[in-house]
Amino acid sequence: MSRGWDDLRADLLARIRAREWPPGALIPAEEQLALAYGVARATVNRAVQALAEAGVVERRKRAGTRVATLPVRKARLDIPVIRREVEGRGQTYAHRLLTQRREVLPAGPAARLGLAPGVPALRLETLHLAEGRPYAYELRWLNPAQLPPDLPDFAVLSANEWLVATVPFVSGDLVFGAEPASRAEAAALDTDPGAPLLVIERTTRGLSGPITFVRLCHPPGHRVTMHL
Amino acid sequence: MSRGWDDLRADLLARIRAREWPPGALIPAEEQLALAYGVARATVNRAVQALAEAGVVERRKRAGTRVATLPVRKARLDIPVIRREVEGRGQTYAHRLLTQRREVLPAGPAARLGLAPGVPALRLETLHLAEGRPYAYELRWLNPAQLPPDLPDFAVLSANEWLVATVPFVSGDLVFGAEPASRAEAAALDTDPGAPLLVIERTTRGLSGPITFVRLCHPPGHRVTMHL
DNA sequence: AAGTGGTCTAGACCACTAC
DNA sequence: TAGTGGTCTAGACCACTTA
Repeated sequence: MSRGWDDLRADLLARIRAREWPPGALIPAEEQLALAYGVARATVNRAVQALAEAGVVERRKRAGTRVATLPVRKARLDIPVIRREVEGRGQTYAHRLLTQRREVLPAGPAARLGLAPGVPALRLETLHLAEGRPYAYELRWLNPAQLPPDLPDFAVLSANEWLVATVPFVSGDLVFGAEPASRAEAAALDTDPGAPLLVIERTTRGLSGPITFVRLCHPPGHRVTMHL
Repeated sequence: MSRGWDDLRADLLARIRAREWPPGALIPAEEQLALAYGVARATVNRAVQALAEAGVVERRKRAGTRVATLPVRKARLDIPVIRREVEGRGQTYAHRLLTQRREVLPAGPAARLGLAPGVPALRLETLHLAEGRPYAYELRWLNPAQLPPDLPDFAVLSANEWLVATVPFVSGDLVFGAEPASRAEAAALDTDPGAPLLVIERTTRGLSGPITFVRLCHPPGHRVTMHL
């Protein structure tokens, strides 16, 4: 019948979809399922845990496992380094370091990083190109306190790539938004001021403090795809 | 304190971050780690599998487990029903069914659904409100072939909510983009034509065919947050 | 050909919590 | 307090893939 926990997961999912156990109902305990399917309980556990992680089912000790009433769909987004992102589309990648300078941290990025406005920071402006055309305009703030003393030449190795290979990160968050292109952004992305840009802001934190805040602006028409 | 495989995972992660095994390097085989930590191999397997799922490590049979050279960060987005999304912000939710009619499927949605343009479809326009103010403007196409014969009153129960509770879905995808508000969208969202909207398009498929295609437009300033 | 990860088993102990 | 899920163990077999 089944040759592994994933088959069992699929079978249980099918029975849930078929309303054999309607939303909110209890499904049999692991031991009973193990008996019914003729497998070990650990195998059932893996299958049901996978369903729980997918949001199909909710588990609580002693209370058992219930079919989720309003299933929360979970989408996963893979965030490769931008070079990989572009190359993955079969396009040639290039980047251009527009500006690099030390500057005091403005209020906005400071808030996102959890730092005080006015502390020294490294500010980088980078343009990412796909097939020679603007792919993303990046404004990045780096927290020098969390970086190694000797920095590379960001004109050669993009900050993006250097960071993931050098600085341990622990947590972070990602914010999607739509904003009108500023004059500078429009110029960099070869579009018109006010044009709708997909803006992705990312904050990254390490064990001992915030590392970097990035704001990526993508030109009109850019899309980010996730799978459910 | 010690909760088993997750502590082992954290410890291995720390050693990877500390460059004990630099990017691209092989980490010890499961059996050796099991010996070194004094646990069963299955426990090591769970820990390392978790690291692999997080993109920290790449596993291949016979080749062993290597520290990822360019770690692909994975972010997860929880997509609740819109009512929950709004209520989760502590705001009151309401929705207004603007239009509902049967119409032939235009080319765009048809392509996204994998259906032929011109087949009959159900078209719904809905406005979602938070605290009485526009939260999202929804344009939805439903594939009647995949729906139960008797439909509810979408003015009462939003299509969103009815679908997740009624029609089994299997897979789908999610696309983020930024687009200028059309005149209709601007009017619905109480903003100006051309204003940058965060657009989220979702396609949902069942076992035997595509179910629905939704286009959600959020007013300027709207943000979607994910955690890494 | 051999070593690796992927998975299963049968049994066990524990933490949690609804009853 | 009893039943549930969470986890661990020691051993085993297998598929895969690289050397």
